[in-house]
Amino acid sequence: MERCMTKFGVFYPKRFWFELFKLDFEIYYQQHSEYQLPMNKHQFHDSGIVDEGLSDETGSIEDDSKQKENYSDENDTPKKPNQSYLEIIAEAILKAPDRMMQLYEIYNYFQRKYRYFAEDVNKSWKNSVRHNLSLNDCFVKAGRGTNGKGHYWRIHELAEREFEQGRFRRRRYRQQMRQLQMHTQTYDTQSMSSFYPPTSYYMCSPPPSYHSIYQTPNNSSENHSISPLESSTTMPNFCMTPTTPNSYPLYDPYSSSYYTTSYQQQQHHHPMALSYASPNESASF
DNA sequence: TTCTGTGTTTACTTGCT
DNA sequence: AGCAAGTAAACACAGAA
Repeated sequence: MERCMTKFGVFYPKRFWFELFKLDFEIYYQQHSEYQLPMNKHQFHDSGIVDEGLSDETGSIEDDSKQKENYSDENDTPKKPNQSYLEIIAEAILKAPDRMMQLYEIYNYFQRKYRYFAEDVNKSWKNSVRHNLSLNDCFVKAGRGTNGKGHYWRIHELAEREFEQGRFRRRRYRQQMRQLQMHTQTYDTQSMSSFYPPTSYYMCSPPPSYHSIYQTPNNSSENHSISPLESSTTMPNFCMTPTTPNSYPLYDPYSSSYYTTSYQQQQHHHPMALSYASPNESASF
């Protein structure tokens, strides 16, 4: 008999999960009708997870034989996934049609993919997700969400390339720079060069479909003419991006100019102020 | 005003090299 | 020892109720 068991001993038919998640995705794609293609492309398993890329790994909702291997004890408590938070977040965002996701969508992805997260009652993992988004410079904000809560998150272009190649690394340039700034009064750009990526990396602009989908009502007048190609090849490393729906100042952690600007702005303040200056705040002139 | 979700940061622990 | 990753917690902010 096909069924799923939670750690509370409650049985749910697999069909329940299938319908639940299918509905979730259907609502999403109905709201974004241009993504009917991906909807058809990503076939749902009876397990209730999207076919493409959603591996039936630890704790995911899957067939009974596999489940037995993925439970750590006789209470059928899901094992913690082997994938790191960073990997799962990156995977989720890369699978999104526009390669952008809001926090709640990322949560949903975690819960869809791993039973461990779906059944974790204390929700501490959500804190970890937020922590990872904030801490890792590979995740950048891409404008306010349409529901008024939070931002869209996307992956930095440079990191995106690495992720696509299966290289997931944590980047904490911000913190490292801040620590260095706290401990050194003299600022020597040359000595910081090891923190900087090649200057040829730019912020990528949102995909062409971005405006039609995510444009917010109060910024409809902001119609920008920079094409994706143009922006991706000519935009400076650090800019008030004209390509996001509400001109959200894109923060480029990979850009040397970010740190230069940030430091120049902040060096007039008390050094302790650095520890609470977020990149975006620093970027807002 | 309060509540809730979100975002940022720090401190600490654990495991690996 | 140093680093990466995970966890916990505090705090601030924005929007909704």
